[in-house]
Amino acid sequence: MATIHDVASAAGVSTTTVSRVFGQPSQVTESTRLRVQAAASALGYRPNRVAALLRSGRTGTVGLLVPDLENPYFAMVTKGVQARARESGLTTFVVDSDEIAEREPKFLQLLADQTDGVLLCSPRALIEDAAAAQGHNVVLVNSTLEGMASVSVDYVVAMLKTAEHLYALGHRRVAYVGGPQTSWSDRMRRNGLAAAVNLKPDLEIIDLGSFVPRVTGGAAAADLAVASGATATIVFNDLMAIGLMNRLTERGLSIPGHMSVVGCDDTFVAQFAAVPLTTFHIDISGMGARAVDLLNQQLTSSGDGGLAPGLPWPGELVVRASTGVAPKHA
Amino acid sequence: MATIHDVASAAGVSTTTVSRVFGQPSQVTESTRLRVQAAASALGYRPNRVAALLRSGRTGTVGLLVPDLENPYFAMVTKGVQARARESGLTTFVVDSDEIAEREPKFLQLLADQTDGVLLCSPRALIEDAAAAQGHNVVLVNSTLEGMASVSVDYVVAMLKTAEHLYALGHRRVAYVGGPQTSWSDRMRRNGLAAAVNLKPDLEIIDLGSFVPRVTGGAAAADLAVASGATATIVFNDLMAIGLMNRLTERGLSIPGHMSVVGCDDTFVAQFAAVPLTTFHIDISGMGARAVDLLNQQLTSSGDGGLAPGLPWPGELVVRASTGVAPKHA
DNA sequence: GTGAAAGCGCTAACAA
DNA sequence: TTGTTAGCGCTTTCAC
Repeated sequence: MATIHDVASAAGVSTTTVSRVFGQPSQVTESTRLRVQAAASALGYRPNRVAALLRSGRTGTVGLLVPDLENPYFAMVTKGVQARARESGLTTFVVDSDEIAEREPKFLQLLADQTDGVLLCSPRALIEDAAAAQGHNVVLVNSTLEGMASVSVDYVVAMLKTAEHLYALGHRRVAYVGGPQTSWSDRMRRNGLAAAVNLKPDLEIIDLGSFVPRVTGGAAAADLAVASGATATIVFNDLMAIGLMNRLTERGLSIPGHMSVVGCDDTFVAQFAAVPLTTFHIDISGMGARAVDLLNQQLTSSGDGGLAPGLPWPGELVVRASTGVAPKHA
Repeated sequence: MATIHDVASAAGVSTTTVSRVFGQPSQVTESTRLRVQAAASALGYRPNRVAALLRSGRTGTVGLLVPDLENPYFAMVTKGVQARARESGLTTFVVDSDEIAEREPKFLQLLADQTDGVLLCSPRALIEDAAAAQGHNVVLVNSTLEGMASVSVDYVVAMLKTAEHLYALGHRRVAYVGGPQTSWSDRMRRNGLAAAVNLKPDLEIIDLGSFVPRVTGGAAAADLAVASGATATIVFNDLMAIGLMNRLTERGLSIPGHMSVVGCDDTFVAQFAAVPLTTFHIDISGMGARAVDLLNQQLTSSGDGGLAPGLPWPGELVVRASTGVAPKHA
């Protein structure tokens, strides 16, 4: 591999000039620039990123910590982060905690040590504990913490909209299948449901508890939902909603005839479920991209805080076949 | 951040010794090691990876190019790669081509320039063209090319097993819904089906053509499958199989009553489809891990070729509810 | 607008 | 076993 020296001597200039041609082209005369560029491409020169980084003290990477890449939600976040980071010349280092909260602090530490900043997505561990983030650039995705940059959806509003929709269909007894107990977004959803009950006193929310945020978790909750006497069930995410619907179908119950079901996030699975799922749509990869922007801002503004809190990331309820009018006999 | 010099002077040793304590601890006396470690932790010292890499001429990263992270298959490959790479002290840089073949050479080039080696997973572009890989460490996943290391499933056997299963159920007219035209694994599947016909001359395979390897692609193929008069359909992957099944259900056809359906890969969606899907199971993340091992081997053996070709990555047919006895009237 | 000089933090020879 | 000596390839002052 040709180095900056080879190019410099081939073009008859100093290494500094070559460096500038690639870094601040505006500071170099057009004629010299062209000469250097010609020499560079003739030699197949490509700047050595590592050397540049050593000098500038940065790593050129951002870390992304997600609970589970197999979950389409996090896959989309990753796509969004990855694409935007690449545009900014940053490399994304993804780490997947396999939904094991205990791993998070360790992984966060690891990432923080090796990157310029990390995006912490839907942490399952209590982030307050994460002293790992000490003095590091961290942006939260789907979570918030005083004094830390974040992008997140307003799940309170999401649940209000959802509850409103079900109420309009005549549902009065609605079950909620929760996600990870320590999840910020689950807490917000619960707050939203509580707010909905405040607004409509004859609405009743039956909390079925916390379940694993995968298909199996939803399946596990299905029978509880039926037993609760609810005519509609709101589920933490689409994957779980699908598990729940499958189990209901297995028991010979129809959707939405016997039970209306609502998911959350509108991952691709929602659209293509056996019964297309009503769910709260989010531009997930856009949110990932936004998180990178926030991090970049933080990196650029040399840590003097002062981040605009930012509006909640938008979303909207998408009504599909899985929700319908409440059965009379309920 | 403390540097190696700070630690060295604090511990009263040379920087080399400090370096060795972290790199080759065995070459340092226990007493000095302890002293250095104490000084290091007291100062909160952590080795600067970038500097180490500059010196050793490596980047400490591996690139992974996949067609679509949203596809659970590639998400699993990524998980496997990522986990094993981390174990080897390597950072994984994932790039997603969004199933756009034209992007692959560019991305491959980009990755090759910034990493120690790249894992090229299920390339959609013709890899022969990929001069980008010139002189670079590349390991193919789900594809093969003369003289290049690779891990791949024997899809010929996979299709033979699948065809055998359907044949035993009485199916004689079987449709095949293909994936990307330029995909190696699609070519292998077709070869396997041809081989199956050779073995059972009264078996007929109807090639329905190539479809987008997503849920929508399968849905698009469903009506063709029905029109073909086939009693069973083999689909390129699970996602597409689900799309196909959904469309069949929508048309009031039962699975497997009217049509048996087989997917491929056994991603998590197969198990949880409305009708659990018969599919060819692969330890996908294990395959990703194996690819990293091969790459590591290549990096270590300083490029003197001589890679053991390796056995095909194993897999097995998992029979679930989506396949059944062929209808009599066929 | 351009160049000379001085390292960024670390590790790989080579010596002792 | 430990230390000394040279850089890895680049960018960044600071001159000119």
